[in-house]
Amino acid sequence: MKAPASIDKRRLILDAAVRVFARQGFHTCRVSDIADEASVAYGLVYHYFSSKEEILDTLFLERWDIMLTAISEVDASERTPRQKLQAIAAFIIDSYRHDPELMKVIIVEVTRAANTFGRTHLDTIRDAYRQIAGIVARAQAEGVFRSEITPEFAALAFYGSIEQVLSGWIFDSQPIEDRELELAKTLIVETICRGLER
Amino acid sequence: MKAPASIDKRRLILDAAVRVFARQGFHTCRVSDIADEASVAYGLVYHYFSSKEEILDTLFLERWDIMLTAISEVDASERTPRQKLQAIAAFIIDSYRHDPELMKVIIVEVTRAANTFGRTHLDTIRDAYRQIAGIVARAQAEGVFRSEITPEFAALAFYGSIEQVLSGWIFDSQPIEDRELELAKTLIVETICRGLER
Amino acid sequence: MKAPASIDKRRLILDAAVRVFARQGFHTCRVSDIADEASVAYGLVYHYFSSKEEILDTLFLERWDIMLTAISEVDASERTPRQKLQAIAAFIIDSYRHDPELMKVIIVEVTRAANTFGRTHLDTIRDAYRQIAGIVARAQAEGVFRSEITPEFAALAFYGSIEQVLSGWIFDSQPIEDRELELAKTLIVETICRGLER
Amino acid sequence: MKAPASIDKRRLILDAAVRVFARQGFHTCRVSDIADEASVAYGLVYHYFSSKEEILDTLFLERWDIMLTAISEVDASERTPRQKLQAIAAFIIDSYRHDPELMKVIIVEVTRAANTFGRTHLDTIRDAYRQIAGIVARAQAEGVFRSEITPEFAALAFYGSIEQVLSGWIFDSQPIEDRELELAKTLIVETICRGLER
DNA sequence: CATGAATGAGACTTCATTCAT
DNA sequence: TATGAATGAAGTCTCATTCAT
Repeated sequence: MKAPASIDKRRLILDAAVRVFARQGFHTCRVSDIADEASVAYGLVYHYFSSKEEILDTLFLERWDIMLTAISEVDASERTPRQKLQAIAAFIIDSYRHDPELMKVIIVEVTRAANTFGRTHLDTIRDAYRQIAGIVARAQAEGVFRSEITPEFAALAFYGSIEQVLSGWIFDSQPIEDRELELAKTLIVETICRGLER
Repeated sequence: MKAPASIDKRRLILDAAVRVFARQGFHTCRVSDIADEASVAYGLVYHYFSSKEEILDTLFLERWDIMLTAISEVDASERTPRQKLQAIAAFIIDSYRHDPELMKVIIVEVTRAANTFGRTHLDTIRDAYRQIAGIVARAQAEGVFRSEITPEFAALAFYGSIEQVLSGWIFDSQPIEDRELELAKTLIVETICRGLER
Repeated sequence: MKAPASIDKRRLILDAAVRVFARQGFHTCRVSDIADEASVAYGLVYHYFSSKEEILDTLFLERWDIMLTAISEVDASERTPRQKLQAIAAFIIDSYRHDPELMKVIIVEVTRAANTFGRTHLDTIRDAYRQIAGIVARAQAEGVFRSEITPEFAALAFYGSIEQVLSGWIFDSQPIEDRELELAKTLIVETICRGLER
Repeated sequence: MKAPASIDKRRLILDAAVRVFARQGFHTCRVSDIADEASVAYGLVYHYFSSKEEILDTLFLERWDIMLTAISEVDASERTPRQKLQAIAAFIIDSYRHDPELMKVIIVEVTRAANTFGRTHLDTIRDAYRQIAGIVARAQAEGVFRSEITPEFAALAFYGSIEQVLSGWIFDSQPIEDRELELAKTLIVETICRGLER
């Protein structure tokens, strides 16, 4: 039941693309850079993907789906609103810990690229904000969160804080210590949830 | 005794570049698009700027300097920490109200572009975070803000929330109403400062 | 088991470049002229060469190496000094007979272009002068040539005479007859060697 | 009887052009480089000359006329053929001593540039060869030079030797000593005339 | 599946020349 | 005369994509 070799090549290319996009940026890199990084022939990239864009699309959608699923599961679980937001922050930060290059690509080239991919995947990206807003809205309905702040705004502030912190790490030249990553999970919730709670 | 605005071609080009970068993105637009938008000859762009990059650099530095100055002045003024942060948020949001295209360009092409201009201007960008962190640090020293959250983290969360909200507007196809802009100023402070205060 | 000549596009481009450089000059021709002359796509030129300059470099070095080798072999052979110089003059003139366009390019664009390629390949060019000077020096040591004239000067005069004659042909609009080429071989030696011999 | 200032500007531009052409080469330099070197405004160059080419044409023709006149005078004087050739060689070498940059420009950009200016001024250039050939022909008629070598060939060999020696100096990074220049005058005649004389 | 040579549109940039002042 | 801003044609080089093998 092993996957055929050909699927490995496809994966090889995707993984190489992550490294190349992270290092050089989507616009600045060439398709041949990806092929070189993957140690495959130039043309093979086009066997598996119809364009350079499709590679990035694939990377983004793969990862974003996982995150949306994770948020859904968190939302469906038995937790207080603060615990839910804490779990979501933890998931995103752990995603960064697990594959910082992939997160860099997704943030820099997609979620923060208003002109190009950001526009294409706008609705998919907003699905995440909507889910977070839903958590806030329900917390307000339950009287746990105060109602002065709109759920949509709260979601943006929450997600924006996390992404900004990740961006700081992404920009940093030296690797981030695990301790700092763990700390961030707490600080975000301390900062944002406290502002939301009654 | 300066030349009238109508023939200040350099300014004309800069303003045209804002519109073109906002509409098409820096990487996707051509220098000829800028020249066309400014109604000047192709070569004149290169008479005033050595490259397409230099145009963006100029736009960014012009604006960022204004913001850094504004933050400094706010910090030097007689206000409570919360009022200071409120004023900074208000300044940034008013900047967006005054010239949404310019803010779009700066956010999308510079402060959120980790690979290209973000890296170039990294230190200049961080000057803003540092100043905000300074405000927080002093508020903590005075005992107005609690010390659990590091000033650096607080600055990132604060600035990140604002930028995320602006990004939401940037992405939106319909223009944002003034009422929503005003509301945002309050909400940010309500959300973040409340989390920071004792 | 090499690819047949008909599909050796790299050679095709080099040969086309000779014709184009000879006809229009290096600075005046466009890369597209070379591609057209070779009947290949524009981009293929850049697939094989990194720049227009590299094409000329390649042409020059290919040919100059052959000449340096020829001079070495002549020098190593059993001949009188006059016969050696005669053989070298004959080699250069035969090179012109065999491929006048290539010789034109090398002389006009490289060996006589003090500002551009001449400077780049200065040392390689001088290798030829040095070898000729060596022949003269040894002839002087043997007492066959007189010592009033320095070997370096003799080499320049010898090579300069030949190149000037070739230049005359290059400038000429009508093709040069074989008889004249043969005559030149003799005349150069008659003129220069007689001046050198005791 | 002073020349008006305007003529000085024209001369200023010509002299600056010599330095710029010598340093950067005709094709590689910009008209603005000449204006900068002359410390005049960009457009003034076009007030005095209709194109960049015309500047070079002017420089060449000015100098070449002087040389043709000098050769004529030498030819008309009372000297032996060897003395005449000696005087011509001396004149050319003294020209180099007096203004090496101008000679560099004329040699590199005109007399040795078969594709561009060389072709334009071909006939003017050949006037010099023709005059020299005339001297040789008359020496042969007088029985002083032997007749095996055609006068045209002799002229090319003579002039080519000189120009090659000058080229060597032009290429050299360090300045040439006067002693070497004087020596060259003798060596050329020793080498070439001895080959021509009975 | 796999290769990499081949294609060609398109971008940036340069710079000779013009022209209004 | 003198200035230098303004013009725009033209060239080099890049690189996504195609295709024959």
